[in-house]
Amino acid sequence: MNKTERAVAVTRALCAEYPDRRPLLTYSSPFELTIAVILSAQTTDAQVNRVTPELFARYPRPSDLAVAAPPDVEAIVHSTGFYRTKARNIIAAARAIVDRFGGGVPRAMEDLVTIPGMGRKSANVIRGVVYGEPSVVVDTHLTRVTNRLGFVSGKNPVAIEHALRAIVPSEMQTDFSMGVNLHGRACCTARNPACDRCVLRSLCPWPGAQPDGSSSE
DNA sequence: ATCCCGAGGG
DNA sequence: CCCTCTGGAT
Repeated sequence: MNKTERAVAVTRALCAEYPDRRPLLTYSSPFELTIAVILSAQTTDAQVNRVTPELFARYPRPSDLAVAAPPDVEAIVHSTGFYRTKARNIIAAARAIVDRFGGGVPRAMEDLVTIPGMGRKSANVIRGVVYGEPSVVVDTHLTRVTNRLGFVSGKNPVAIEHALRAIVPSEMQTDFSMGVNLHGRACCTARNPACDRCVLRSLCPWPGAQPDGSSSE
């Protein structure tokens, strides 16, 4: 099996293993999703979902959030962590959407990345979820899991994204990313990975996954 | 007590 | 490249 065949098999196995995975969050507009993605850094979806109803009730449109008072926004997003940074970022993001992108969320990576609080990872989520484009979302989980699977080596996010775009068929890239992310949390953890009950075991060259099971990174 | 589903800045 | 920003999860 070459890498592409293995990636296809991995994607299928992970889709079966995590059938209830969802493209994250159910927000009605690109604006809301953009703000939710910015808030998602270093927190759980549950925390984000807890604060967004109030946030969007009070600031329904980008032009509303753009002129919000930072302390008010801080109070709402408090439980998501990094709350001062995030409050400042989402207000500035709303302003950028209004001032520079005509009130809409841009599609191009180089534009998305200029929005405050939007790094490459979040931008790829937007491109996948809002615009339905093949999306390789590189985060710490995907980096670790794809290294172990032998699809990539190293931690450079841009290099990983490009390598995976060449390996994973484009129509599978979004499922691949979501599945790998979930698997990195649930099974292929940084410490004490559960190779003994891993559905990818037969597809994985990493030592811990082998029958003789030598461990460590 | 320790780790962490990122991003920005020095 | 390394540090910081925070609260929640484990």
